[in-house]
Amino acid sequence: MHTQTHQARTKTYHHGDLHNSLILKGLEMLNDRGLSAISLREIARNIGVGHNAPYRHFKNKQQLLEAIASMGFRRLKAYNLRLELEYANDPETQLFESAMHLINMANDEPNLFNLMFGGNVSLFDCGDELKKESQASMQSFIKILSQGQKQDVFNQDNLICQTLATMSLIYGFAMMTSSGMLQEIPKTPDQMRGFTLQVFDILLTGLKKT
Amino acid sequence: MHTQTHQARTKTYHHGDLHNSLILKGLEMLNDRGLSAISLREIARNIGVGHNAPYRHFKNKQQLLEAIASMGFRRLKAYNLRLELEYANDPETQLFESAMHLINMANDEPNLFNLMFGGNVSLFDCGDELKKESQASMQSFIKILSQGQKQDVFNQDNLICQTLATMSLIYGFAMMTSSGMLQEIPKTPDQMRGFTLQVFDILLTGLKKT
DNA sequence: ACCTGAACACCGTTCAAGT
DNA sequence: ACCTGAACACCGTTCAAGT
Repeated sequence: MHTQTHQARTKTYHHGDLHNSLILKGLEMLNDRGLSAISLREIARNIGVGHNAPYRHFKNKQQLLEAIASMGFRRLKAYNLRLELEYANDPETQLFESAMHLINMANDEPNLFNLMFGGNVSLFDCGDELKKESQASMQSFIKILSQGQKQDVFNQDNLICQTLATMSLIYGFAMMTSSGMLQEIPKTPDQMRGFTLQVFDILLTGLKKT
Repeated sequence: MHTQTHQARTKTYHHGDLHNSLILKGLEMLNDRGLSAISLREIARNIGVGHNAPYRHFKNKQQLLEAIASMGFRRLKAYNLRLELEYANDPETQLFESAMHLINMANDEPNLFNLMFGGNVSLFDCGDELKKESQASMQSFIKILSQGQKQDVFNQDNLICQTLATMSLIYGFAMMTSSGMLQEIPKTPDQMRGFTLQVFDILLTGLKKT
């Protein structure tokens, strides 16, 4: 009953940190080859464990996918937290940079983006972890818009409706730019940014006009 | 070499209209059980043909999914065409009713909606049919907004940006209401409609203000 | 606890063959 | 042309067993 600090994090019996390895390798393979091309067995093979070792850490494949999606949401939250510090008292910039980040993610890691927002994991019927993380991303938008209302940057209309309009536009735009629905889409990051700014302006006008 | 009008549409050798049966049964099973739960073999079994009869009509499973998605886009187009006739010279109503229809679809047939917009078929790398249909839905929005600009219902800003903002908000909102991302979402159709109207107002303000 | 190998009931896809 | 059955190389998941 030593309080043996499990410092031998390298490898115990066989792996040591299989839980996280599965998530990371799963994400890597998801990004490389797409959702329909990855299998639990191949992830295990790539890590070098037996094909059912994963079942010690996840009840089934769906739960591993949920854990990958959760990580995606946690990353978004971490970035938004940085924005909150960097652009305190500037809700407009927070909103725009948060949008840019999501759009970049949708284009850099489209398969992760689609896993999170494309209905492949049901946010409705999923584990508590994923539920919490996906709700948190909505809270961060409510927070920004609420601050904007207090500072009179935005008008005083219904906060929830403003939040929904904002998130809808951002998520929808991210989806469209990454899905191939747009034939002629700006390619360079600078073009994309300028383009997003124009689209965003339409929303901001709606959020501001009294 | 009679011009035998294939009126014996019931069953020829074995089925007669396997192509469409596959699409319809595939959609039915997609709606009932979700993308990850359907298989080509089971669709064939449900129709009553051998497990590889589908390969006479589709190169692989992905192509059947594309055909189902195409049908979804064709339906949207047909509905938008009706709106164009019913609400001619009222681009605002056309836009809103088109949005309502997509939102209803996302909630009534979430699996079809996700197939079309959730990255499970790549609109970027797909057959010409699906490419054409998905592009057409963008054209219909451009048309409505262009008409609105001519009638001075909307302002004269960049048409493409207005289109993107509009589609982004509509698709994003549809996605959010159907994905379970919103905890407390209006349940009855009337509540949903009122809610959408408020969100839509923010966009319309942005499209109108000069 | 954590991992393994064998086993089960499925897949998608291909191929040679039947009408 | 359109369909079938057998075959191949995979899956996800479960279970009894090993350290």
